[in-house]
Amino acid sequence: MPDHAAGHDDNALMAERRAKLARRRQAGVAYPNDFRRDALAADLHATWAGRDEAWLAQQGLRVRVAGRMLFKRVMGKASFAKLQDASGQLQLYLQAETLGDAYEEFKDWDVGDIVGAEGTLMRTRAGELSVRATALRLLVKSLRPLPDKWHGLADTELRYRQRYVDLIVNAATRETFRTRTRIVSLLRSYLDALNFLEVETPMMQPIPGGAVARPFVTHHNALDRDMYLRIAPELYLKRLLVGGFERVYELNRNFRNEGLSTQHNPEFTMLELYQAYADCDDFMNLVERLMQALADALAGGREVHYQGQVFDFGGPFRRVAVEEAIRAADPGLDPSRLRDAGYLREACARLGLQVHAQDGAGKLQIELFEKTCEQGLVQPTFVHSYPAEVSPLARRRDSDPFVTDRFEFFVGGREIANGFSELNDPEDQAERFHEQVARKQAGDAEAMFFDADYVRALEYGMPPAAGLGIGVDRLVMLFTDAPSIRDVLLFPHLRPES
RNA sequence: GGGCCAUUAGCUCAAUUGGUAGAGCUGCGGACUCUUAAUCCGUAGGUUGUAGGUUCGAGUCCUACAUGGCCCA
Repeated sequence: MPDHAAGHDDNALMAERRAKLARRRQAGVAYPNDFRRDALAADLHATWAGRDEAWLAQQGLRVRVAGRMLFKRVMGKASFAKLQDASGQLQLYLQAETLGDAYEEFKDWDVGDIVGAEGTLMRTRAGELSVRATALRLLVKSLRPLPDKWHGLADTELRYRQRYVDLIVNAATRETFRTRTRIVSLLRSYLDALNFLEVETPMMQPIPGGAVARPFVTHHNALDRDMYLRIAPELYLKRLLVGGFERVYELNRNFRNEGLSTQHNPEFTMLELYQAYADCDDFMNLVERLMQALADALAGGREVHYQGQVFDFGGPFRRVAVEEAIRAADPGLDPSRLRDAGYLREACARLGLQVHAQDGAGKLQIELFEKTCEQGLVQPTFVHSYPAEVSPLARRRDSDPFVTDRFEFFVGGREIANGFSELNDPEDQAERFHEQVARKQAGDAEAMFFDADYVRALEYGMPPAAGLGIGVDRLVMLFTDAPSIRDVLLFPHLRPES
């Protein structure tokens, strides 16, 4: 590769390193790939933790290690360096006497270079396990200097834009993403153990559905038609219930065309699961057990510490209906008029909420709920009995068709999960789609499309079922104590660099 | 979309009412055979985010823009 990338941000430090690289090129292979290691730092620390200086000196255990040199201290004819591999760090002890020419070369290497070393294990007088090197090779010349060794990389923008640097220098960042992977793995094994089948459904959809959100649009050239990046897999997963898979889940990316914030990234990871012959209550119970299992595995108990707060997952989690929550937040409200759109519209106006003319009592209830209740839902809480108006895919309650058997799960004032008894009445579903289309025609860009094939699938008969979505990024934020979604996304979306 | 804050050397940060842009780390040269932010001597490093404006003079004051952070919608 030409070095045009250097350009404007090249500087004296980099020029120095480029000159060193040029000398390496002249001397032979600049980027060798024939060094093989036989040990990892963490394994060595664990294996020989109990052995002292004298014992190790007597054994003369030979090891070959490799990693990025993050520390270099030359003291005349002896030096120390510290290598970081995927498992951790290990110190090298280097002596001019044993290394000869290689020692002189080493003095020319830079922090950030990737180095391979062979030698015997030893312990320093301070007790640090080290490798007394007998051979040393520079494997990769690093051209860009790493951030300050003491202060590290603190600039949040650079941490997000150059995550590779953040990962090199910040152990906490590496730990966050290992935890993320572990959470995803725990979710899968939890559901696999319950005989759920993991499936993959289209990311590109001719009709985006399954959620109320603006989609990204793209174009398929061969078909000459627009396609949408999915906002949810829901309608496809329920087609699979029709097909006879009675327990399915999908854990993958959704895309929603909305703003960036500490809580929102345009692409985010969602777990969705569906189970035949189960209902809303079954899934509240499932969420409760799942959250407890995660807390046990990740926090070592039922208390989860997050941003100075403590969440108690001991259970049973509080369960409260939307209307109860609204009344509790504002005792002045007339309980008999909570389904009166005009009355609710006035209540919204008093709070300075901007609502749409076509919003009915259900939608207005949710506006109130989000404004007055959501933030206060700090401890694990299920909010249930959501209005049918804002739940176009959920089953109406038999005893009260104004609401659906739907819940959302909140922790720390944030929605983590959303589940409900599924609407499997094709005629009711068709009506709900028609209402959505009317909203879309009235200018609501987030309203749903009419999905005729989905209705056709329901006409074959979908077993009674419950469904659930869990926001994986928010779950990871919770268990890694991360204040921003960007802290749990390896490469969060930012505005382009200017 | 609105408000507030930030942007100075590769990294982390200073710079009094508007008066010659500095330090530590990194780098470079040198000393040093068990260091732990090693130490010691010397030295280099800048279009102060961008574009305008006010002023004898702008890192500092004003305007716009860019990017990020926080809060609000």
